[in-house]
Amino acid sequence: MANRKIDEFTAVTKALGDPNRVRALLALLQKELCVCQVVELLGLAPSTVSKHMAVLKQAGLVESRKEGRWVYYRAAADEVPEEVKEVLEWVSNCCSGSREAQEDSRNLEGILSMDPEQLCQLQGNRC
Amino acid sequence: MANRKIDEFTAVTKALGDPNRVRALLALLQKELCVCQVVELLGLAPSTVSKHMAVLKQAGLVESRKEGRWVYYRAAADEVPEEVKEVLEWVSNCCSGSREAQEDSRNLEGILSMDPEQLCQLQGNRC
DNA sequence: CTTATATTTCGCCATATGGCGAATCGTAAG
DNA sequence: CTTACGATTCGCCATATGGCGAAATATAAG
Repeated sequence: MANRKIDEFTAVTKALGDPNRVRALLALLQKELCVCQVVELLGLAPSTVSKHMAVLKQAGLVESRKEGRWVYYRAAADEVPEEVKEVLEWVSNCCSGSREAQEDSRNLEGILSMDPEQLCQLQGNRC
Repeated sequence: MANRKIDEFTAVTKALGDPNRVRALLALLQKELCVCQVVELLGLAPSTVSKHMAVLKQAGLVESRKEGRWVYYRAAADEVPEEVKEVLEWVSNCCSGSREAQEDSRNLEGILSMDPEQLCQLQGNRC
């Protein structure tokens, strides 16, 4: 990210400026997740989560992969500028020890224990 | 900043989410400045700059020092958590090479060449 | 004590942001 | 082709944010 325009830098910091996006990112650093799983984790509407994912992706912090009807997101890792990796590490170092992040990690285990299809059913056809 | 609550983390990232605040911070990393000088650099109203300084200070990124009627701000440095220093270094590494930052640096030289008192006069008694 | 002045606070406005539900899109399955 | 469904886009609302000028604060100077 060195030598970038300030606006590009603030695109990243803005993306990291929302607690729910940080929570999502911390989860995505642990595991690749589909939107439904993030919805379950954050307790937000699918449309809201989708928007958050778009912001994180626009900032270059996450990547996505489409598989059938599902879209999987993960923290940026492949062929990514060194600076992005450093940012992700920074976020992780700063937040992964927090109470909220630890609780999210615990919830994430439960979410991962069922398959996405089953999960989406439980969400009352919200997505 | 390790193990902080996510809200404390986003206080920092939010503070870094505005281009004018980043520009101010980059200047403050180079030199301690009074509000009038930042006003001159950014071309914003004194009240606006004052608010920006408050946000940066709240986030722990800058410190201030009062000297008579003047308030001087500088990038946090003394007895500051290691993590804050790393953030400041990150901002500097990311942005100080940008065109905007370089232009600001050039303008800053001119601003520093006159004394603050003189500068405030030129600002048409706006502050 | 009064005046001048650097900064901050306050009140206001315009725009941005985060949230939701409804509608749309894209793809798998009947 | 039609249906089902996960994800996204759209339209809307409430709140947050960044901007300014005016008023208030605090301190130096007369």
